[in-house]
Amino acid sequence: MLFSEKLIDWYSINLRDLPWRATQDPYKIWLSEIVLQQTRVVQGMPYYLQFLERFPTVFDLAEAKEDEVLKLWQGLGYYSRARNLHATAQYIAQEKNGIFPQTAKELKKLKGVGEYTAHAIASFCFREPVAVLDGNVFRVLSRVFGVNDEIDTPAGKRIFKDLAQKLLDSEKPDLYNQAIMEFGALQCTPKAPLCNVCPFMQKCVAYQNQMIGDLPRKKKKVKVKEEHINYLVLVDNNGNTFMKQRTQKGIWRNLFEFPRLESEFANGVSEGLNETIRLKSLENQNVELTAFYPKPVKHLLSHRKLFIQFYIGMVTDYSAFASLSKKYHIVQNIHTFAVPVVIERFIGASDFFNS
DNA sequence: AAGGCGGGGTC
DNA sequence: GACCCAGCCTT
Repeated sequence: MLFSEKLIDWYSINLRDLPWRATQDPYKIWLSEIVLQQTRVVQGMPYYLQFLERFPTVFDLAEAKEDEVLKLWQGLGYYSRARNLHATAQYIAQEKNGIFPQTAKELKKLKGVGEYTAHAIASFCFREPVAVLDGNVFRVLSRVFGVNDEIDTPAGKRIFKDLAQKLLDSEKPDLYNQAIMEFGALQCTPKAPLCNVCPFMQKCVAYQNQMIGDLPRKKKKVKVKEEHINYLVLVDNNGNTFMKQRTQKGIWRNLFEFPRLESEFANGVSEGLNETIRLKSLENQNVELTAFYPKPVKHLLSHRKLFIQFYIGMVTDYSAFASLSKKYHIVQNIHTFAVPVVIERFIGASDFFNS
């Protein structure tokens, strides 16, 4: 029995009922694939449903402001996905009359659509015989066929790409691609795979050689950089505060944040300072700042370890902060702005913005 | 070829 | 703490 046949048999019994599997609409498939990049199904699901509810068609998404798209994306991470999603929606709506490309080659030209996503859309929507290659597929192929090439190098990727394409059922590329990813997600999991009930138990090279824990192989390990951030939260009794959009390239681009003490005052506060301080240089207002948390919040990202403290300064008259007002928005309803999760949690924990 | 880019789950 | 998740983009 062919690998693809056995795989599809397994899938027909074990598949999950996921909303994007009930359609071949390129808009919905495309949306689901962008949402699910480097994201677990359970985490992406509510975002997918909310985006479809707010933006039923690509035209609705195209007409929205990017800020609203980012707000709806808030908490999902990798925010370039949201910016590219919006840009591509505008391109499809305005330049292509709302019609998505129908081949993998053309799909890949869209912003935010790489080889994986192009193959996924092309196979699911148009049955083009192109194999997907994602984290699940790398894992399944490396184990079943004993491929120990590194999955994060161009040379290794080429090996897997060729093998994946060779195994693909060209008559049912949609079903096959769904099946192999589902198999990786539910059966051939990274830790504690269900080998004792696996249909490939007999032929699986990794299982027969007790190499399950060694495959797939990877080369690089991400380096985690530490960073200390001190936010200046000047707030009045009505919950007004200063914020600025991060327009530079890099982390949290186009999201909003509070002024950073370091950027406003050369001699700001020391890292993790935990006491009441006075900043007499602050527009001559002599505002008293108090650390909100007893110690800085640790916020972990894949590539960074952030230590963040929020300094609260109660003010009565915003008009007194002239120079700050030039660089920062006076935010009256903070809940409408897209912010990083660590700031959202602070907002929820404080009383200043939840009257 | 290497590094940047989020946040959350699991062991 | 280490690894992973329906990856993509820039340098």
